[in-house]
Amino acid sequence: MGILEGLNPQQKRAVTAPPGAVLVLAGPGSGKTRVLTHRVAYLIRHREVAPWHIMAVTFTNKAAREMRDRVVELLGGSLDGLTIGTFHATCARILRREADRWYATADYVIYDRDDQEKVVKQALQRLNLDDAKFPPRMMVKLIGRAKNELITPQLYRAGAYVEEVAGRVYAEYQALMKKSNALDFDDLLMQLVLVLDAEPTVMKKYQRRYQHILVDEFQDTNTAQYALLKRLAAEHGNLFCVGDEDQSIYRFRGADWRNVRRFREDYPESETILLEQNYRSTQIILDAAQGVIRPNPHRTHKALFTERRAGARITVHEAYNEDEEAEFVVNTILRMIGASGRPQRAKPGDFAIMYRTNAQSRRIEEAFVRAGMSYRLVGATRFYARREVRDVIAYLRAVHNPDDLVSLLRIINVPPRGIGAKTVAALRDWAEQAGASLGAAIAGMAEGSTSGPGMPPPVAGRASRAVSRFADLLAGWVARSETTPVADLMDLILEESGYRDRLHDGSPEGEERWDNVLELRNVASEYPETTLSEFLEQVALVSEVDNLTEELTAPTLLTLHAAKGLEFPVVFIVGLEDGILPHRRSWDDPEQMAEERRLLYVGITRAMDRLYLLHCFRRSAWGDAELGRPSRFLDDLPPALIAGAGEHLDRRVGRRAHRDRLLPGLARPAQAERRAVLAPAGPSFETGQRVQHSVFGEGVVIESEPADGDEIITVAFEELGLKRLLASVAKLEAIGEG
DNA sequence: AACAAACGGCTTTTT
DNA sequence: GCCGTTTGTT
Repeated sequence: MGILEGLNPQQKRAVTAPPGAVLVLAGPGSGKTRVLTHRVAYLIRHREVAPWHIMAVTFTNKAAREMRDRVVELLGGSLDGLTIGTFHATCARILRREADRWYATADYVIYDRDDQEKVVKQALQRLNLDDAKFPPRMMVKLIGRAKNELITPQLYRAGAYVEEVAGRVYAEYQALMKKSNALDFDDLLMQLVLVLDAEPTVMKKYQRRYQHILVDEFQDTNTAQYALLKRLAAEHGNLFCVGDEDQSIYRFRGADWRNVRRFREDYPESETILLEQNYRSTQIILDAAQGVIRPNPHRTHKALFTERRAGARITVHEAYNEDEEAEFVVNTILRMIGASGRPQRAKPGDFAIMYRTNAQSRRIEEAFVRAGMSYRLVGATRFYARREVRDVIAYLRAVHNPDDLVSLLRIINVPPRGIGAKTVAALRDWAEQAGASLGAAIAGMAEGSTSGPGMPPPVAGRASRAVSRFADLLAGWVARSETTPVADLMDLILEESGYRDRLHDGSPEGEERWDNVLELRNVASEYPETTLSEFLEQVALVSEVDNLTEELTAPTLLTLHAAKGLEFPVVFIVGLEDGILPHRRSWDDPEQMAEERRLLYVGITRAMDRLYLLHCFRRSAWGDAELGRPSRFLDDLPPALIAGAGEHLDRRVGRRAHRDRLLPGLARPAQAERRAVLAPAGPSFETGQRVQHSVFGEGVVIESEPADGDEIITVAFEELGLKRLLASVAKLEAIGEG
């Protein structure tokens, strides 16, 4: 009976609900995922369902991994055949298995948005359309939107002129994808639905296999995903969906929280269960969150409650600008970590700083660096988006799938090997005429090859020799790719292609890039058994957020989107200004504004004990400073929940007061003052003084300059070289004369 | 063909 | 204020 232990009555009811359609609408921190995992365990243990017959889908790999671990923990032992994974990974695997039913082969590659744009550019070129007039980004967006709605190029109907063009580009794009043996993210879903519809035997096969389907974060499903679920569940109707309409924040990728309503219409017999008890936050934080979300229309009201005490009130703070905002965050963290004597004092890993856009992370990072404090950044300049990483992956893809045009074009002359634009164009024409892919045509030019188009290559002399050399290289890698572990194959490619020497040019940037390449190699060497195909799939479908390590030893910086599903004792949300949150791109669309509100709701409900909401008086955008207007969402916080009431009791007044301040001649009023409060005169350091820093180790003070009532010192550390630190913040200890 | 310098567009959010 | 692309130079 261990499976039902420790569950509250609502949770128990959800876990043990009879098979059939079940909708669990759950508030934040209510143990949603717990209910899902216990349900899986319950089906296996008490309903005697074979693990083989269960499919549980989520949106992130992290959630999937957690779920699997917890099911294993509940039941003990391995659960062979249990399918737990993300929508995309699950679809990718089925498509690979059924590849012969459908246009691609099992070797297909997955294109991300960057690759998609390149394909669109190709398509525009072939259609003689100007890519300045029809921005590839927009085309990608329109194509993606169509795919999320299961609209094929044949079904695509235009309303506006751009869409008419988009329709043609879409058709050409799809033809190119097919030629390249490539699928984009949206294809993974749409193509699978198309296969199921076109092949009744395949449909039957998976309907029989997956007798019970469970979905987490159901509010984030798009039309294609919902269609897939409906098809798989069509025979038995065992569809168990868990979600929270108020946490739907992925509209931009087609998510439609109205699927929750559709579900109720499609399964009128379904049972709806609410989970309203929150196990995470204080009542004050919950009340604040509800204040923010309440104005949204069409919600299923949930009365969130907790058995925790009211807790500390929320701090709303106006900083002068981004730097002061960041400093407020860092200083507050340092204060809370340093506050000795308290029963439980905060640990660095207890803190999270959340923002609307990745661009906002930089100023916060800088403040942490100034303070000599380490931090953990999620996302931002994404590892897999770095040029060198993409280059190496392109090499691997080109080896794996010779038809992958985007990858081939990326590496054909990187590092420079004498195959210029003209040569490439000639080769492409040649391949086109012979009805072969560029990769196949080039392969025909390798030494001793008998394949290739039955025509002489269109290039001669130096260019011809260069292409042949490249073809030989490729052929050599392809020959070894079947039997060589991925990491070794990478070594071979890096060496023989000259890519390693190119990065290793002695410059610090080169070193950094090389480190990134090595990191990618590490990923590969961690799983020596992984095939090239599996490795490439993993690289395409696993995001960095998924790689978040569990043990937290430093404050976490992340976007509000990335924060979903996580919790932290202390949360700072920065940049709460109109134009940022809500983002200015959302102003003209009520649906989008509702989503911005949900985004803030998600952020607030990540906090367990303490919540800080920050906004700036001035914010610089692309260089010049603008005046920030406090976010309209702040108006919806019940004033009684806000600490230091005077300043922010009535936000309307606050906003009017703010407008009154928009007068000329306004010099930085609060800055010096605030520094004085936040940074009381610290110890002062002299040149030559030896110091000890908690993170950087030992060093010698090189320079000291006063700054706004504080002191900026430059220290030469033995290990790390020169660092500039703010004396009041840096936690330096003098250790005798040097 | 390879590099340096100027230019322009851009910021939501992610599988 | 950054990044990638285009343009000009050798």
